[in-house]
Amino acid sequence: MHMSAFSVSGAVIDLLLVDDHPMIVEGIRQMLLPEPDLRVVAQAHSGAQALELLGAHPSVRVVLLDLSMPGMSGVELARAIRADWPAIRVLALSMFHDHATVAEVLEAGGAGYVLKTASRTELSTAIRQVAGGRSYFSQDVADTLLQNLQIGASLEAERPPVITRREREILQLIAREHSNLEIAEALFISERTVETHRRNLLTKTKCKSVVGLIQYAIRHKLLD
Amino acid sequence: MHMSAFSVSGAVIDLLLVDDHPMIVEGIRQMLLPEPDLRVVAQAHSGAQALELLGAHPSVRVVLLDLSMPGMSGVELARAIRADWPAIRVLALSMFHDHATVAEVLEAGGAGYVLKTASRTELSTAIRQVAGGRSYFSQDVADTLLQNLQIGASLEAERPPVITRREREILQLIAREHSNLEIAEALFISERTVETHRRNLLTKTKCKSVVGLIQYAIRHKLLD
DNA sequence: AGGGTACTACGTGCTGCTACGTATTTTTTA
DNA sequence: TAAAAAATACGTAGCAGCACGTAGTACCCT
Repeated sequence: MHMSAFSVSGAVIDLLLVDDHPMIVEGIRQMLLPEPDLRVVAQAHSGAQALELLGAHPSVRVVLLDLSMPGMSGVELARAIRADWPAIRVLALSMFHDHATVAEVLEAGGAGYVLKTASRTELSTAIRQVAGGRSYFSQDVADTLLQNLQIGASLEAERPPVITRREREILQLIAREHSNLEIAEALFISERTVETHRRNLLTKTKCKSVVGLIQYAIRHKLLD
Repeated sequence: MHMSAFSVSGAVIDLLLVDDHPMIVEGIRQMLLPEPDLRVVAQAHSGAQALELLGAHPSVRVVLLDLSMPGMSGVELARAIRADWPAIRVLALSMFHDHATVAEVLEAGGAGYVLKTASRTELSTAIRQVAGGRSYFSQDVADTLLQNLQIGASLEAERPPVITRREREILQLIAREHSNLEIAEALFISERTVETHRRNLLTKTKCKSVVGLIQYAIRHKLLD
């Protein structure tokens, strides 16, 4: 009975590591070694293996899993774990913190999201947090989440300028290093007209010169 | 004199680890610990720090570097190392093996390319290979290379022009829509000098104007 | 019929990029 | 230490891009 209380109180947190990169697995083991309350009881290099091991190790309270794995992805594995062992906490481990990925993990029931840039301290803190029923996000991840909330709001305020067909046509010829005169001859219009279109493009995109215009075109995929 | 022969023969290979992920650094250290001839003498978590450490550790023969780092990318660092310490061998470490990335590393003078899925055996083999003047590629990477052999052939035929540090610096300021005068004031040099650099950039890249130059810079990832 | 938008076009003037030639100093490499 | 490469700098000149203002024509939608 006091054994049960012992394990629930979290004096020792049993972990399962899931990562297909031996050097990362080894690195995490090494980082957690000095922490007496964190114990890696098993490690898997694939999603399928992880599910097997969970059956064999019922003491596991937290699964630390890499998002980028061949075969079953980390997100899929997170879903499977929540379905089969709802009590187990999933802490995602990733190189990236783009909004889409973070959102996916949260949907799949992940309890936390730590970047691979995390220090020993941050990693062990994160594990204890999720094991204790709370959640944890690396600073950059949290920033991403907050930032995307703001962008979502400001996206409505600032709509992208409307580039007309003709303007786009001229923009593409500019990108091919043609001069205004060349463009005019190619399109059978006056050089002055080309200049006007060019000016309108600069105004609409708020660029100072072609330099910015070209980058705008590339960023907004206006070229072929 | 026998000391020199000793170090050249490679009885012990000194390594510099570069990775911004503590857990990976720790994992690699741990994996290499049982290998008596491989010694990690320093580790950096950024490109800038790596360059500093190379000055302080002249015994380093092989740099093991992660490709995905914030700030200076792994490829940039490889270029910088080749420029400053041509004798040092660079072994790239990456999650991915897409053709573009592998090709970039080779262009930048990388001696080998190992995936992060590598085992202890593979990693130490790779290090010994590159230290011995040979090269090493993980199987998947080699497959990628063979698959795109025709592209590899054309890469050698048409070598990319060498953009110097200063030129790159100026190119970045141009991309930010600064005028020659502004750039000159920012870098504390004459406007004429900026013009010269600009002209050299146009000549080297065979571009007609900034329009092409900006696209060249983006395609070759010369901007931040 | 009227209002909005896109495309067309002109004039004037200024600034900045680009061409071409040349040359010194510093740093790196052989 | 000599040779090569990089970074620095000047002069002359021309054209292209850009600012700013203005305006006619065609088409679509209400």
